[in-house]
Amino acid sequence: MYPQLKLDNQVCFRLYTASRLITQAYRPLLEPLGITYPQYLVLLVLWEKDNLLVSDISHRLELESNTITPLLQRMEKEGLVSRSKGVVDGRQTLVSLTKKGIRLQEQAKDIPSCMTGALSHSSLCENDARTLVSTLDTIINTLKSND
Amino acid sequence: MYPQLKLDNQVCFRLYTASRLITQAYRPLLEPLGITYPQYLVLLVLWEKDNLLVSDISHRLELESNTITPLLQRMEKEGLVSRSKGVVDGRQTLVSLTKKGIRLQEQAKDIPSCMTGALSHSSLCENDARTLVSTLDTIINTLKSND
DNA sequence: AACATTTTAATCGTGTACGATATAATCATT
DNA sequence: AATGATTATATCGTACACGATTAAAATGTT
Repeated sequence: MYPQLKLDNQVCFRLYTASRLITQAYRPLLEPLGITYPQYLVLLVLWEKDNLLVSDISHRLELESNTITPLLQRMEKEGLVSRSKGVVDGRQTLVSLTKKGIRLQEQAKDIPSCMTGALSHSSLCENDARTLVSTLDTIINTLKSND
Repeated sequence: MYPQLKLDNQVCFRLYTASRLITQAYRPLLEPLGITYPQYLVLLVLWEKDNLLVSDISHRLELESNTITPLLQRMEKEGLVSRSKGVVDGRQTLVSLTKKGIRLQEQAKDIPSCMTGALSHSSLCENDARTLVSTLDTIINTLKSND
């Protein structure tokens, strides 16, 4: 038996599990808004800066268009965003928030503090969180540049 | 604009992205073995202890049967595991490694060091990794007990 | 201008995730 | 022993992820 193959020695498994459990924890918070976690991420991007190309959202979220396109189509069907062909470059698709999409921001503004609250019930202090963010950024940047 | 809704302030987005990028990084390592990352996790569990119930694997990986069952069915079709009805309790399904499944362990033994190597190209040192593991465990245990 | 090349999205197919539901087998009570 | 409650998996439907391919449009070259 190889010790390096023990599940408990796998950092990656923990990342995978933590990510899944957090997405699950978001569900009850996002359900009242009628959106999923990846859709929430798209809205975060658009709330920061509206009228973006699919490629802009793609770069920001590190997701390919084959993931984002159907996601945006569902959001369009829900009336959260509108999509229009680019005028400068006809291949591009411009994504814009609808009034409904903009209004959702109000309902979402307390979600981050709810999540922080849920996590700080544990002994996860401010300082641990900062270290975590910095370590994750290191990992993300390392793996991003591998393309 | 609410600062708490800025994407860059979201710990959760980083976890989500790091997890996805790591799974992507595993792909070229797992492809020669003909398995996916979740299938690799199931094998890690079975390599540690063979002949487990679906519920055992479920608890170990924090995944529900509705995720694991089809996963195991694909692995069975690939000849990596076999599934049989429990003798003591007919509701249970016993999952066992086939010879092919056992043999894969040999081919997999260098995968962890490959991943560690890829990550240590960044400035992620041994110490950061230990802190990361401990923080993730805190998060996981907090969210697990919320059920 | 005509055409090969590149770029940008969308489409397609497979494999997870996961809530909700169904099925089947055991257990607890009567 | 019969039946209602519980438990262990499996099934179903929806929504991602992502590699591979396609389609359309802009760009570069001759």
